Amino acid sequence: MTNISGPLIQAKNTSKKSGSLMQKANPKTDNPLFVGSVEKAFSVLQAFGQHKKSLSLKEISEITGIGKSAAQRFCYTLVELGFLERDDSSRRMRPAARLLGLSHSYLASNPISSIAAPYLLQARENSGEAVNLGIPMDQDVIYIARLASTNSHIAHPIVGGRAPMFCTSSGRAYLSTLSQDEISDLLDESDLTPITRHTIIDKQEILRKIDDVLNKGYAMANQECIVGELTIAAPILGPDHKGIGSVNICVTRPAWTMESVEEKLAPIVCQTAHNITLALSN
Amino acid sequence: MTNISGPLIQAKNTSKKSGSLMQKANPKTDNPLFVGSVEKAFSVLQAFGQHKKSLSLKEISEITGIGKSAAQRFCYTLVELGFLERDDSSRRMRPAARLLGLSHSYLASNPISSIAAPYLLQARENSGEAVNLGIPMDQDVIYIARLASTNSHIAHPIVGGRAPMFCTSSGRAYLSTLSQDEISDLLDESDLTPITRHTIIDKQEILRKIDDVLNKGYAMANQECIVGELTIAAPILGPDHKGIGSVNICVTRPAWTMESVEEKLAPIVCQTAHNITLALSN
DNA sequence: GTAAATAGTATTGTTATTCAATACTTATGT
DNA sequence: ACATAAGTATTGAATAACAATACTATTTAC
Repeated sequence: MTNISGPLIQAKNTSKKSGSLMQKANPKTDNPLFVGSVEKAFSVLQAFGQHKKSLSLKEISEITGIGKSAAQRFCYTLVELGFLERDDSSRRMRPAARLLGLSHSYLASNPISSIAAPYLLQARENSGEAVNLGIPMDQDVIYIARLASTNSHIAHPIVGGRAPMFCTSSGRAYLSTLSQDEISDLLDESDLTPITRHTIIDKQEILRKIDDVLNKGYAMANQECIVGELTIAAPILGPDHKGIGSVNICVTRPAWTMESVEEKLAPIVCQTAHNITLALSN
Repeated sequence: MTNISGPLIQAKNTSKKSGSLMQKANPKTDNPLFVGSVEKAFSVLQAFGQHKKSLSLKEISEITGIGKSAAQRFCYTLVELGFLERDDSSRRMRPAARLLGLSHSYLASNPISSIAAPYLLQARENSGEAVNLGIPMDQDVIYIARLASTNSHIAHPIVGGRAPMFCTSSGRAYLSTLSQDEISDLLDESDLTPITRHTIIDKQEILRKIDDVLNKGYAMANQECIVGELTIAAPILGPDHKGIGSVNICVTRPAWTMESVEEKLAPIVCQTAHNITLALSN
């Protein structure tokens, strides 16, 4: 009876190369085909990712690193296009509902969430708990489908939420399908700042946990993102046997313990991930 | 036992003033603060809205009305930024998961969906059927929270989906809170093309149905968007008693009839919409 | 299997559009 | 009420975006 129904961590920049727009020689962005204005516009929209609330022009200018004039012009443009809303009294901007249309085009065009849906529903029914489908995105996992636990009457989890890979069961399940080098590189690029006092930040220990996944078939995390939250996850494999995402189930203490999670939920996540893997390969 | 769990109509351009980017004197876009490149970039992303599948460069160029070179540059840019994915073998573009981050910033910043969530869950529990929360967007309703019916084991509805206002219960529930002039104007700007053979397209008849909502407190639609789908909706009011959205419940024939919907579901939608209205005003 | 046609990619010179700076206006807080 | 800070409007300069076009690769037709 709690409102914790999944990893709700907001998309903190979990990459080391953080900060404002990098302006180093970049083969990608130096290409004359690259339109810099577009990058700036999106940097404005993404400024709202980390700082949930609304933002003032000045804050946007500071967060994005684009100047005051630029912030002004891009905010004006985005408001005109309907992707930002401006509160005329406070002059603060906030993301507008039109943004949902963009995510809709992803969800509608990409079969993974619709193919996975019935299996996720089944997993939720079998477990009664919150079930999530996540895919890798940089050093994070991004949740593309989320089901609240059947007895959560408080909140429903939000699609598009992100959590660091290194300290989530979802992330470690996915990582277990990569080569040692790939895992190591990703961890090196991750910001291993602890989120709770249970977050494991020692690279060797993380590697050991990831290695465990290969033996057991599932990954677990004990309150590493949210105090009181226990999660278990299994990887979904692509045609080349590399991970393309993972299924996880989240529960809370003290109703659950790591032992009961392992006993009751491991078979469900593994079966679900396996079913989705098969469904996707057809 | 069907997979129809809500209005899944894709965002057909329901405005009359359709077609490519308008290049008439427009006080909004003529403002020197307006950055045209941003508009073009979003027009590329939105091209995927109506045409679910992936798109080739040429198709994007044609749909958006921006030239071939421009399509090339904006696609390159969007791919680099990670908002589009390019299939190297087919050279076709499709929306990428990173777009979910944008919708997440909306959902996380706007309290409406989280405040409404518990009431929607309750409505779903009481009805067992699919429940949606929609808000107005141009001539459409956009669904910002969706719950599948408890016995839908097939699919889950996608947030961000749109459906025309004039022929949905959600839309007409919302419209009923506007002034006659506002309703009339919106209908005039709507593309009243029938979607099914049950779609009501006569303006007078639509106005009559909207007027009915004022008496009954709820709107209904009989297979106007999807054959076999019956829906009922009630408006959510803002502080000024103007609508800010609506709650609807969708069911399917032949398990349900218009009569049974009215009898069983009207009290639920009305109560839910009322509860959400109250919750938002606090 | 070859040719024709179509789609995608790279390059370039021109100029329109974005740009930062700054002046001006409105809000905020002491 | 004044001072400070934030937001808005304007402008001239020049960069970055632009469309056209040449080039390459891939599909389609025969």
